[in-house]
Amino acid sequence: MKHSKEKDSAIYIFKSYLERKGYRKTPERFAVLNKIYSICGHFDVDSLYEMMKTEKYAISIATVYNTIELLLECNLIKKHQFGENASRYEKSFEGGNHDHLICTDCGKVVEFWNPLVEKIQEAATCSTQFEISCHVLYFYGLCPACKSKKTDGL
Amino acid sequence: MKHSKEKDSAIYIFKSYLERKGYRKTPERFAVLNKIYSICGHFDVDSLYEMMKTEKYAISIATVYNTIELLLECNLIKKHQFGENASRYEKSFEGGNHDHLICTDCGKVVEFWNPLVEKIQEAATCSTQFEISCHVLYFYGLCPACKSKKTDGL
DNA sequence: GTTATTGCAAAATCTTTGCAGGGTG
DNA sequence: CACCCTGCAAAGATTTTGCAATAAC
Repeated sequence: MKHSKEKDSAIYIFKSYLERKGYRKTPERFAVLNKIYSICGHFDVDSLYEMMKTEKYAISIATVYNTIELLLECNLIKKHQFGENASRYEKSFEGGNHDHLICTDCGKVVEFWNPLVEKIQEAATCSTQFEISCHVLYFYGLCPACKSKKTDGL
Repeated sequence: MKHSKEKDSAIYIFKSYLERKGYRKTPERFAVLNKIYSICGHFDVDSLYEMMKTEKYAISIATVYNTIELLLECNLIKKHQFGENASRYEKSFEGGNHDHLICTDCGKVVEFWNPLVEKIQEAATCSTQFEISCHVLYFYGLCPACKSKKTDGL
């Protein structure tokens, strides 16, 4: 069993959240969190469900959805909708607070990071009085490969 | 009949796009574009469909989806997925190139604008070599009303 | 005249819900 | 031991698809 500081702290946060809200600490909920924090990159509900079923853990899809909802509430995961049917998720602290470029042609997703997003967040907080907890920023366009494919075609 | 420079230019862009791709210029396609460019703010496919049916224009939902796809391809509209079931759309040039704050409690959506987004886009273009055509930036958090509701509750 | 596009309805996909049984606090 | 949570299956919602009829080029 590999130890992960990130995962330990996620479990701690989740536990505190459940206690604070008076929710129950069921094994299913921790199994989902545990699985999610062992996944690198994005995943969707169905693949998470299938992985858990395959490995050993019999859990229902309804409980997976339920737990994902809780994890979103305490900001342990982030929800993405890149334009496909199914929502995709990732742990919140995956590789810093990165954002995404999405190729409108082949669907490829590339990550990047830029500190200016936080400046924008400060400005938005100031002007709207929202209490902002997180953000998503997507740039849509053509990846280098699809870009040259188009140019060649002309 | 009200004239709109914005709408005229959208029609021109759409026409050129259809021609360039060898797609057909059907009345349904222009009816959808026309309707969309008369809507202020966000809309979803179903409400667009209902509006067109109510007003006069008999069109099928399949054709609405088809046309929305084309309008996305030529960047005349933007697709949003704020976390509800249905995707929402808006014309691309609606009130400048604004972004959105979304209340995680009541679902309220507020718009704002910040020029730094373009700086980030330049940097992302530079580092990834994507050819970026548009972006969406969402901040999630509590709106002022929900924020004070929470504080009062404690 | 060809063939892309439309409309309809059925299908597919993802997510939510209702309810009975079981486990947590 | 109260009642929250789970699992199951069915229902809901949104979007896609197949096919015959229609209309654009």
